[in-house]
Amino acid sequence: MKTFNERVYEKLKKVPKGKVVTYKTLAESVGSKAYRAAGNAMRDNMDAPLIPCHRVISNSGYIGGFCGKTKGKKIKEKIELLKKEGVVVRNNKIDLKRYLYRF
DNA sequence: CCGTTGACTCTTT
DNA sequence: AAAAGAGCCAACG
Repeated sequence: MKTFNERVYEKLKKVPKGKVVTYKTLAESVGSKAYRAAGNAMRDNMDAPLIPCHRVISNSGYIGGFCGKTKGKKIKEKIELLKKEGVVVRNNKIDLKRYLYRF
């Protein structure tokens, strides 16, 4: 039995470019409502480059604090990258209704 | 087994 | 609209 976060990783990898997913959707996709556990998996992020953590956002559309150990403010740069992928970011927020990917 | 933690979400103030 | 509190789940010690 793989751990919860393993499943989350798989789902996350399934997310195409230009799309984003909320922790909620992600957790529910794996069959659980452990929104926090999903985030926990990202925080550990053992699959760092393999997992597009920057595509995972909060349900409010605001970027969490993924990558960079949450200490640096490089989050902005991630947003820039996201915009490059095709996601329109306004004021550090993402339009969930437009770019929220559903499994 | 119990208690703490965490990159969350929802409801109320 | 923004802030605070309560709730839920999984992993770790």
